[in-house]
Amino acid sequence: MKKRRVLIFDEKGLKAFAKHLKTIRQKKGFTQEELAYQSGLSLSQIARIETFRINPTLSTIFTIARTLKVPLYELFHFDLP
Amino acid sequence: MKKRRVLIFDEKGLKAFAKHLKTIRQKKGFTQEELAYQSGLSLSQIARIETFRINPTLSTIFTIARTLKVPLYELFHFDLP
DNA sequence: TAATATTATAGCACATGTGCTATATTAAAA
DNA sequence: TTTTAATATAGCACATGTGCTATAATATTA
Repeated sequence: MKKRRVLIFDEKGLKAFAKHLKTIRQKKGFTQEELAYQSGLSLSQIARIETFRINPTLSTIFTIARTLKVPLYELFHFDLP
Repeated sequence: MKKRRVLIFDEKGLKAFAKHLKTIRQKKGFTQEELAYQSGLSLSQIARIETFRINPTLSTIFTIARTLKVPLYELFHFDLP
């Protein structure tokens, strides 16, 4: 009987992050499409992040932060459940 | 001729994050092993992150932050190159 | 309303993150 | 030094992130 490997998918943390990101993106006046285009990321990826259906990598988030011109400490300034 | 898909690997950003994380871990008095054990992550994963050989996911970082009891905005309080 | 813009879903292929295990390298202590 | 603790590296299997393309659903505006 083999032990099943389980990867982390932090639903609550990702959801909190998603909401915060969406708020900031809108405050900065970006549509998902504009953010995608200017960052070089795909639109589907932006949407997947904001609907917390995936667990994005740091590089992806760094790229978004640069495009939105928001410092990381602000992008991560929300309460982790 | 098919266009080659290239994923992002933000070497400089990941390196800056890695250094900052290592500093905080040590300041909190954790060895990699302790951090791995208490967080439930694998030791190899902790090492790979600190040597910026991988591009970790948000869930992994959230788990580390909780274990170290460090707020996200502090874990991400460094300058993104 | 209808037309348009924006956001959300879906499926495929490929790249890679992660756990696991083992070993090697480096640092610290005796 | 030698021993021991701490980090780093390696390879495999499996899960999943990402780009791409297309379509659906929802919100906004005319």
